[in-house]
Amino acid sequence: MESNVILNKHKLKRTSCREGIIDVIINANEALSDTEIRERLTENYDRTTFYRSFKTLEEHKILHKIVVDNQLAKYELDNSVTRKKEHAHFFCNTCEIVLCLDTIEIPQPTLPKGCTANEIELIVKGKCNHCAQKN
Amino acid sequence: MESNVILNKHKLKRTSCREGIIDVIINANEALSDTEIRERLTENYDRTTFYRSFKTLEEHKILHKIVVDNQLAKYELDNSVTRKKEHAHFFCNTCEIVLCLDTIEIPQPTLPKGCTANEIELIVKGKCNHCAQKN
DNA sequence: AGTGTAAATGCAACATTGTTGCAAATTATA
DNA sequence: TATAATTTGCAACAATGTTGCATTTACACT
Repeated sequence: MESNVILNKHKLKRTSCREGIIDVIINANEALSDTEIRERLTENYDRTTFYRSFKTLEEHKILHKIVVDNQLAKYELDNSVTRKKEHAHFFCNTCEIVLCLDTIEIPQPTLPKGCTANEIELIVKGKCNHCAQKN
Repeated sequence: MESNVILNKHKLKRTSCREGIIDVIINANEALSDTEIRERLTENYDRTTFYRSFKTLEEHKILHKIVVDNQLAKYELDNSVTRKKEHAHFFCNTCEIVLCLDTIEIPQPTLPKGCTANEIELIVKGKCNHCAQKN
């Protein structure tokens, strides 16, 4: 899975900022916030450029947003890109890492009459292994 | 359940801004964003005052934050205040209303070794009854 | 009820974060 | 390599939240 292949597949121009963002996410084994992604980029891009590239990748569903707290969204490659199925996430309140939880079955919701669902977010918040041991 | 009783119980001064915020939430039958709450206040308070009162209520766990999307948090009275149990939420992507879903069983998570959980957020996103009919 | 003290308020100034318009640079296609 | 379309970086702006400080308010104690 390479950034240029992904961009081509979505008919997006291969710019270094876009490739950089995708590469950072591929190389991380955790979901990252936009700030974290920006910090890990090797080149420095203007705020505007970064936001715009980021937005483009989100709009084309290359990035998938997981909201763990207000003001703190983390991103992973979209399920449509990785072919993974819907899964829950674990969020460490201390170090703010986000991990995928493939073990939890996401329940089929019973909704109020007339409501339709197209997405479910299941987020477990607590302390990760590492932070739990610190006390 | 009255705002002044709630404030007294938490040893907080009963200021009109705090009472106003609590009253707005009590009288609403949906979770509200901070902006929505502010709009429904009868008196007009300085931005600063509102933010500070709001923060105080959150810190004392009188308000409970439900994050449905980055930049859009809605609030309801905390479970410790209402004595309701943990429940899922439904978020309408169109009108952005947030409803409680008492019908869904929240699954017991199996976590990676050493991780501990203290909170679970289950958010179902889709279209509410009202917005689904509009098309 | 009147008074003292701690806390809350409102204002001004500031910080942060994201957005828009536009000229210059870069990408992809012929 | 030339061309067209898109992307970039800059400057200016908008929105939102924060801090310090003087004034006002809440409430506990006479």
